[in-house]
Amino acid sequence: MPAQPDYSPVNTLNHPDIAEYFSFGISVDCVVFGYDGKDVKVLLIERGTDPYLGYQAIPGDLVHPHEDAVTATQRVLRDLTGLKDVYLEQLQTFASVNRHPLGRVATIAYYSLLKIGDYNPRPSSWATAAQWTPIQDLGDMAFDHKEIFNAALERLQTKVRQKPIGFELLPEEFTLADLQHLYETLLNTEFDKANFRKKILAMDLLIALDKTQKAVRHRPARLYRFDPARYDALSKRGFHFEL
Amino acid sequence: MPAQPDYSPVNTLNHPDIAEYFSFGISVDCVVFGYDGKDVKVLLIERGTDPYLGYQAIPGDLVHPHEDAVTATQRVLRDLTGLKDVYLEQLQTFASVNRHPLGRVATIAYYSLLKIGDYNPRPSSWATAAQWTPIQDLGDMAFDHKEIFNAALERLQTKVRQKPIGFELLPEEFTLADLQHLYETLLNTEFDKANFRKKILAMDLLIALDKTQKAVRHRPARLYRFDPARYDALSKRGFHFEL
DNA sequence: AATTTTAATGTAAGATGTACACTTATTAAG
DNA sequence: CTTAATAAGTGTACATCTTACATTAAAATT
Repeated sequence: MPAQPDYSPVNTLNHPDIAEYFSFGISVDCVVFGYDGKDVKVLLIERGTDPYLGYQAIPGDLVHPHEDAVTATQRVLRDLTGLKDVYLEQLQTFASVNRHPLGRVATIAYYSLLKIGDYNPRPSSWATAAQWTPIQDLGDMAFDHKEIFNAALERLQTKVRQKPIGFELLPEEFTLADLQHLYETLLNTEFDKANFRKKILAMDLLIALDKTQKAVRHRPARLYRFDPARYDALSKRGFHFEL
Repeated sequence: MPAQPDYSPVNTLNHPDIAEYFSFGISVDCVVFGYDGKDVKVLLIERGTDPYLGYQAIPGDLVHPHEDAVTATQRVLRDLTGLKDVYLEQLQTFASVNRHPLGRVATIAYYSLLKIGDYNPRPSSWATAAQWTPIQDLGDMAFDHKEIFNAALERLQTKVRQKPIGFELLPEEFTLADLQHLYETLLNTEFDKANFRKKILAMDLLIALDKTQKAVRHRPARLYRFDPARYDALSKRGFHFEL
C-alpha cells in the first residue's frame, strides 16, 4: 500500500483510511483516425462480452501498475495493428464516477493518426479485432465512447487547421488534390482549388517530386511530399501553419 | 473490489489478479492564473511536509472514491479561496510511473482563471495557504509541478489568442489599455495601440459604458465590459475570435 | 482531330493588416 | 490662466492577403 501523499492545503492526507483513495483503475483509450482517399475512418472494435456486448468501442486497455500511459497506448496500438511509434496525442481524461459500470475507472483518451495503408485488417480472418468505420455511420457505442469520439473529432478538426498533421493521414506521396480533398472531408468545407494550392505552396513545406500520378484518364497531377525538417526550421523562425 | 472491465482486444481483462489494476490514486492539480494590472501571477502553496518540504506546489488533492474530477477541483479551489464556479479548463493528465515518490498517482491537471481581486490572501494571518506569485520568479517546484505549470502557461497563451477568455482575468470593467497590456504581458509581445483597439472593437464583443477611469492624471479612458451573450450569438453564426 | 476531364496558372477587386501621424481630454506646474 | 505633460482616441495611406473566377495545359477517350 502506498504511503500517503501530501497535497496541501486540503486534508485528504489526514484521512484515516488512505487506502480507499488508491482504488482507482486507469485505462487508456485511443481514437485512431484514417483516410482512404474518400472517407475519414476510425478504427473500432466490436465488443465480445458484456457489458455492451456487440457495441462498437474505441480500443483501449487498463494501464498496468508499472506502466506509463503513453506506453500503454502504444502497447494497445501495437497489439491491435502491429504498428509502432504512431502519431499520438493526448486528448482528455474522462473520469466521471459512473462512466464505467464495473468499477471506478478513469480513462486517459488519446487520438492517433495513421496512414490507412499501414493497417489492413483482413476482413475474414480469425482475429480481425478492429475495423475501419467511416465516421458518418457510427452506431451506438459502448460506455461513454461516443462522447470520447466526438471530443477527438472536434480536437482533430481544430488541430489540423493549425498544425501540419494532416499529412499523417496521407500516403508519403500525394497530389495537391488529395490534400485538398482530405481537408474538405475533415472540415466539411469546400476550398477554391487555385487559392488552396497557392496557400499551401506558399508555405514552402512541400517537396515537389519529379513524378506524376499514373493510370488516370486525364492530365496527371504532380506528386508532393511533406518535409517535416523544413517545417521545424520555419517554426523556429516564428512560422505558424494555418488552414 | 470492482469486477473486471473488458477492454478488447487486449487481455488485461483475463489477468489472474485484476485487483492489482485497481490500485491507482488519482489527484487533481489546478494552475490558477491571476493578473494584477502589471504581472501575470499564479496561486501557489508552500509545502509544509515532506516530500518537497518548503517547495512551492500547485494546489491539488486526491480525488475521493465517489467524486468526479471537476468536482474535486472545484472543491480544492473553494477550500483554498472561498470561490465557487470559477473558470476551469482541463489541461492534461500526468501519469508517469515515478512522478510521485509516495505511490502511483496520476494527476489530472486543470487551469483556472480568476479575477485577482476576488481572492485576497491576508499575508500575515494564520492559514494563508496560498500566495500569488509572479510567473517570472518561480523557484523550484514540488513533484513535476514545474512541468505542469509550463504546460498550463503554454496552453493559456494559445487559448487566449483564440477564445475571449482573457476577460476572466480582468475586472468586470476595464479600459482598452488594460486589455492590451494584459495581452502584451501574457504573450510577451507589443501591439500597436490604434490597431489593437480597432481589431477588438470591430469584433463587437464589448459594451462601451458611460463611465471613465477616475483619479488618473491624464485624459481618462472609457470603461468597457465584455458581453458573453453577444459572443455566443456571434459564435453560432461562425464568428471566430482571434488575437 | 475533336471531346472530355482535371491540372495548373493568372489576375483584378476587395478585405484586412501595419505603420505612423494627428487630435483630444485631463491633470499638474508655473 | 496659460503651458506642459501624458495618455486617450482617430484617420489615413500603403502593403499584404483573400476571394472569385477566367484561362491555359496535358493527358485519355471517342
